Amino acid sequence: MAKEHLDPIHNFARPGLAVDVVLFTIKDHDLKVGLIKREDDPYLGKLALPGRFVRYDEPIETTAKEALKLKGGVKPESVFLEQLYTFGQELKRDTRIRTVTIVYYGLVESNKIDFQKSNLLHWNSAYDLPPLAFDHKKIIEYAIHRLRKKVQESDFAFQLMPEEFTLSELQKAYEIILNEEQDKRNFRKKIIELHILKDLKKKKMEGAHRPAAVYSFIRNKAK
Amino acid sequence: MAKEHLDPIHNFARPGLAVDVVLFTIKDHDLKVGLIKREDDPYLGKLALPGRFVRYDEPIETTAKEALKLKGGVKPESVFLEQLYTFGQELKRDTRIRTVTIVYYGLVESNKIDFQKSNLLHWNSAYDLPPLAFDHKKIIEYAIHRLRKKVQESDFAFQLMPEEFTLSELQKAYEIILNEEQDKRNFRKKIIELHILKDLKKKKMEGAHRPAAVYSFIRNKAK
DNA sequence: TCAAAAGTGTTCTACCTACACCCATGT
DNA sequence: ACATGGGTGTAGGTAGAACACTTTTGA
Repeated sequence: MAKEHLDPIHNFARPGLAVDVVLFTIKDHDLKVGLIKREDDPYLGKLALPGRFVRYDEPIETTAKEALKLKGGVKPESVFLEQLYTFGQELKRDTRIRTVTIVYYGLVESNKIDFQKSNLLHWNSAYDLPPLAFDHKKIIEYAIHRLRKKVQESDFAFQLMPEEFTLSELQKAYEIILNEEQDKRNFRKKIIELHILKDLKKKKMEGAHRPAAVYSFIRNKAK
Repeated sequence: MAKEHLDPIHNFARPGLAVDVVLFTIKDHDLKVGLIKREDDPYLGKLALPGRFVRYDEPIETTAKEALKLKGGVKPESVFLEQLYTFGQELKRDTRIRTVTIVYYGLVESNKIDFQKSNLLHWNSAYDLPPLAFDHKKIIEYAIHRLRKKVQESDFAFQLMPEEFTLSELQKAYEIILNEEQDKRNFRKKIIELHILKDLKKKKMEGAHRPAAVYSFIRNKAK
C-alpha cells in the first residue's frame, strides 16, 4: 500500500485541545460548583468552568490538575477526579480556534477550600446557575447526572466528607447530591451493610439533643 | 488582570488528536471486533483499531464515521456509535507524535458488512485477541465491559439484529455479548415486558422442529 | 419537662432466579 | 415415533420502600 493511505498528520492544522473541570463541593447545605470569571473573549466577564489547554507533553489528567491549581487555586491532591466526556461536536464552542474539550468532574471536601484566599473560584449553586460561557451549563447538568449515578452505585460519597462525621451528616451529603430526602432507617441500613465505616467510639455532643456516634471511612480512595 | 493569565494557545505545540473505533459485530456465534493491519511504524504489520486524526474543522463523531468508512469500509449509517473514553495519559502511545485518542465503540449488524469486498477489516474474536498495537487490547476489553453494561441496562441489543428475528436469535445475541447463558423463560419474560417487540404474526420454519414466531423492534434507535 | 436530633425493626412489594414439561414440525 | 428447538408458569429469595416510636441530651 502506498503513501496516500497514511494520515497526513503533519500536513493539516490540529484542533486545539483543552480540559475543563466541573468541581463540586458541598457548602451551606447546597451543591456548589467552582466557576471562574472569564478574562478573555469570547464570553468575557461570564462565568465558566476552569480549564486549560493541553500542553504537548502533558498527560490530560495532569492538565486537569493544573487547571485546578492555576485557575482554581485548589490543591489537586485533595480532589477526586474522573473523566466525564469529550466534547467536540459543536465547532463554534470557541471562537478563537477550533477546540475539543475533555471534561473532568471532581469533588472536594469543602474545608479543604480556602474560601478567603482562593477568590479565583466563584462557588455557585449547581442547582441555580446563571448564564454561563459556551455550553458549560449543559456540561454541568450532565456532570450532576453522572455524580448521582456514581453516588448511587458506589460508596464514594466520602470524597466530600471530613475525616470524622456522623451518619446524619453523611445522609445530608447524599440528600444534597441526590436532591431528595432519604429515609433515615433505610439509609443507615444501606450504609452499615457496605462495611466501609469505622465506629470511632466517640460521641459528638452538639446542641440540646442526644449525641451522635462518630465514624470515619475505612478506606480513603474511591474504587 | 493582565495578559499572563491567558492561555498561550498560539505559543506552544498542540498534541495530535485522533479517534479510534472499537467496532463490534456478531458472527459465527462469536463477538467480533474489526481491526486493521497497520501500514506504518510504529507497530507496522500489527493489528490495531481503525482510527484517524481529527481534522481541524471536523466534529469528532464525524472523524469516527470517516474512520469507519475509509479505514474499515463500513457505512457509518448502519453503525450505532457511542463515545467510550479519551486516552491521553501514556505519552508513549504513539512514537511519531504525542497523541490523545478519543475512542468510540460501535455495533453493526453483521449482514450489513461486506465480508468479501471489505477486506480492510480483519474480524477477530473479541474474546481471543492476538497482541495488538499500542494499548488497543486494554481498550477493547474496556469497550466490552461498557457494551455489557449498556446491554443490561438498556434495550439496545437490537442494534445488531436484522429487521426480523426470533426470540431465540435475540437470546443468542445477548449470550454472546454477556458471555454467559441466559434462562429461556426469564429472558423472554424480561424482553416481552420491555414492550419493544412487534409480533409480525409470521412463523420462521427452519429445521425439524416447531416454527418460531418472528418479531421486529418497534423503534429503531437506541435511547 | 420540653424540644430536638439520634437511634432502631418490621412489613409489604417488586423483581430476579431457579427450574421442567408440553408443542409443532421434518424426517 | 422420534429428534429438535419453540414455547410456557410457579415458587422462593432478596433488595428496596414505607412507616413510628423510644432515647439522650441541653436548656
